[in-house]
Amino acid sequence: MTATDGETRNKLLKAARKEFIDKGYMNASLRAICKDAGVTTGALYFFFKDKDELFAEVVSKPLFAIREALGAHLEFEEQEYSEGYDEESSEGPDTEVSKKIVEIMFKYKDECVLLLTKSSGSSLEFAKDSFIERLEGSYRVTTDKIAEARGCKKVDDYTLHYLTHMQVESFIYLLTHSKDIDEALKELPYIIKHMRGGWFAVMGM
Amino acid sequence: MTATDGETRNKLLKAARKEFIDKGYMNASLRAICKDAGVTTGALYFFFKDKDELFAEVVSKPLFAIREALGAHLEFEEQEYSEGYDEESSEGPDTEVSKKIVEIMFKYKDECVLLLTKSSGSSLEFAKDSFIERLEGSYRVTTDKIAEARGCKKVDDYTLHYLTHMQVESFIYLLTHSKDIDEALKELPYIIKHMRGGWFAVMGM
Amino acid sequence: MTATDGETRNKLLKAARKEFIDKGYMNASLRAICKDAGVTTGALYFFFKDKDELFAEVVSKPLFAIREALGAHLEFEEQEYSEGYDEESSEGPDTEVSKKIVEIMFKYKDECVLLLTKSSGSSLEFAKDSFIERLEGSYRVTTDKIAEARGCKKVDDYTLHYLTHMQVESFIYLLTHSKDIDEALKELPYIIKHMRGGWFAVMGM
Amino acid sequence: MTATDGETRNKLLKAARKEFIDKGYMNASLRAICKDAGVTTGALYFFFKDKDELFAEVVSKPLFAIREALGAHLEFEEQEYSEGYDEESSEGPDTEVSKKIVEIMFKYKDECVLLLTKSSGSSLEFAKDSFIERLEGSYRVTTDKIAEARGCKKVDDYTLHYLTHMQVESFIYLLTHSKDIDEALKELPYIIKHMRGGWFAVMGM
DNA sequence: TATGAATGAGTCTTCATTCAT
DNA sequence: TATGAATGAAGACTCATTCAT
Repeated sequence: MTATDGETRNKLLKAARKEFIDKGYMNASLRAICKDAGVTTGALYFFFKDKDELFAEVVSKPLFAIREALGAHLEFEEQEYSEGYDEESSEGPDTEVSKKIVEIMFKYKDECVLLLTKSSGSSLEFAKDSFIERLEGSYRVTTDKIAEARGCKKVDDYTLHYLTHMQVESFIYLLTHSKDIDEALKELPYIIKHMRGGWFAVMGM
Repeated sequence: MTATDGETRNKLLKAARKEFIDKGYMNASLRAICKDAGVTTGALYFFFKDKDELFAEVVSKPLFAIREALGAHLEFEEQEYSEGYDEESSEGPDTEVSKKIVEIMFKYKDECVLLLTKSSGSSLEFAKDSFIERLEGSYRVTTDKIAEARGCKKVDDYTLHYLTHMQVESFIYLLTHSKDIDEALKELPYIIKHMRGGWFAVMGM
Repeated sequence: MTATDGETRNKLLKAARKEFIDKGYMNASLRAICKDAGVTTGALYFFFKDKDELFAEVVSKPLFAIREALGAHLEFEEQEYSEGYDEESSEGPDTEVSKKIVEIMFKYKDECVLLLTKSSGSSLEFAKDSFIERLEGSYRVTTDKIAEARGCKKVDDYTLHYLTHMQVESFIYLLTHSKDIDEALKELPYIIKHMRGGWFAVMGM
Repeated sequence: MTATDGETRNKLLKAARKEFIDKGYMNASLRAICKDAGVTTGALYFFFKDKDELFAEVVSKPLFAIREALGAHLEFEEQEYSEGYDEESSEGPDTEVSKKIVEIMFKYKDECVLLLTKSSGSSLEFAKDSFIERLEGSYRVTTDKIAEARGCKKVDDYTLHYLTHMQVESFIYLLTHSKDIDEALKELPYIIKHMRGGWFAVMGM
């Protein structure tokens, strides 16, 4: 009757994953999760403080991975653009970082979709916005450097936020519309080309 | 005591509008709506089949207006691009159409935000996707023509869908991030420039 | 199936009365109340906002009656003692007022016991304290006048609060320990005598 | 890692004390207690049969102390009043006993308040009543002797119970309304004076 | 000694919906 | 037209308690 290792917890987590991915945070039912896991409600509350914590646990790995990948992305960008930038290259090192992000997102595909598009109501509902915010800070630095180097005027705040938002949105698109990672990686270069084209247009280059 | 014309119905709609906009479709409470309208639940069900129909009614005007504007947009684009396209112009006639769309969206700002970002759970939760689909059909034609005229290769389906999606997303951004229509119209040219830059980049021009 | 007049509401109220009196506010179960009333949970919430409101409704009549009686009591005392006081009389007009209070309390005996001793957790848990507070204000005036008239020193705040508290406690005793109103009225004179003796002793008369 | 002596048990008791005093018997949560003690639920049930036993353990020392003090009180009173009584003295030997009781109660102040006012639901919820009962038996003897000595008629059962109840209630008042033992001891003489005044009035002296 | 896991019934409350009148 | 009443299932969450290890 008693689980040796984290059997019940895992069953719970697995059932929760399914339910959350199916219904989103708000419409997920803890009852349904417990029933699916073949466990009573009390058991759930032994392992998790509440619905929110259960959700956080389900998306924790991808959340952490994305944050880390984002950190790498930012670090790279800030340093790279300071050294000058070749706008023709479509196989540059930032493509590498983008690839890595895509790989991570697809490793935890469903969880990422959940976190980025169906987390409303949970304490992580602003995860996407926080990603945008982090990116924005970095882009501020980057674009200023480029503007200085090229002698064009700096990007204003509204535009910068818009560009960042769209950047993130394009990654989410890749995530939600590609049937698998291979397709995503195949399309990635076009997305990058598209975004770059947009940036350059706006920056007047 | 009895309403001559649609007084009760209107009170209901007004209250529903507020509640839906505040809470989104799913989290809106019919009870709260009735209470706010000073009317009993039964009355609501006399006028509306269910929650979904009430919601549809609330967003019907903007929904219709957007569809219409979209129709105009499409008609124009299909015809315009067939005549050749001056990529330098940022004040061309498609800017006119975009302006019109922005104006409509801001005329029913709250309803549009509701429809485009908080309709999940209702039968209109895919309204945004249907907009995208319609646009996509038109863009298929347009881009093919341009490609032919310029002698570059046609945009594949995946990319086309992506571009359309982003186009719509950028309008939603304008809607949700501008404090009023004046700001939106001020920023619109930059958004257009950005989108065009992206398109051209992808199309290899 | 549908009740013509307030039948269901009354059944609910009656069941609630029983359950609250039996178990006290906190340990009363709304489920049990509904079951006893032969009604679903939803019905209860149609008539009452929540557990607290249901409770308030159950004790509302006695609560109101006591407040009123207290008002009369106070009015009388403030006026009476201003005219001089005959400490020998045990059948004076304040005995009359006390009688009336006892009568009211016994008219709603169970509800009063509920309100005064088993309301913890509800918004009326401090009803008793508010009674004491009201009495205390009045006694402040009264005792000051007496002290002045007799030339003895005024009762300090701590003592006044204590005396008032005990006064109320003695009425609660009467309520909870008399098998019926007749016994209560029979014992009342002794209680009055006792309280008066205490007051005079403390005031040094 | 393993406690040599009653370390865990003590941690449990300490945490229980806090929780019970904070929330009262019924609203105290064993979970919260275990968590606060840094111990699992099972541990609690190793040391204590159930919630009730844990509670009893928490209040056992003051309960015992009060019983003992009460025993002394009774012994003294029964003997004292048999020798005659000087009603003028406010510094008599029964004042000494009262002082001792107050001292004990304040030594375990929180526990006493808990036992006397927040034990409802536990098997000790009638501890207060049992104190009253014991006192009453003694007072029966005492008052009969006094009545005989003075030639006034005996106190009837109802009145005796009432007087005893009030006596206890006055001690509880002292306990719950004095900020510390010094204030309590300062006020004690007035309380005694008040109670005596009441007794004499009722006994017709 | 104590843990960690699990039970299962219980808490109050909210929901969209129905229907006789 | 509208009301008032009622449904019944579901919501998240807490409880004291048990027991194999």
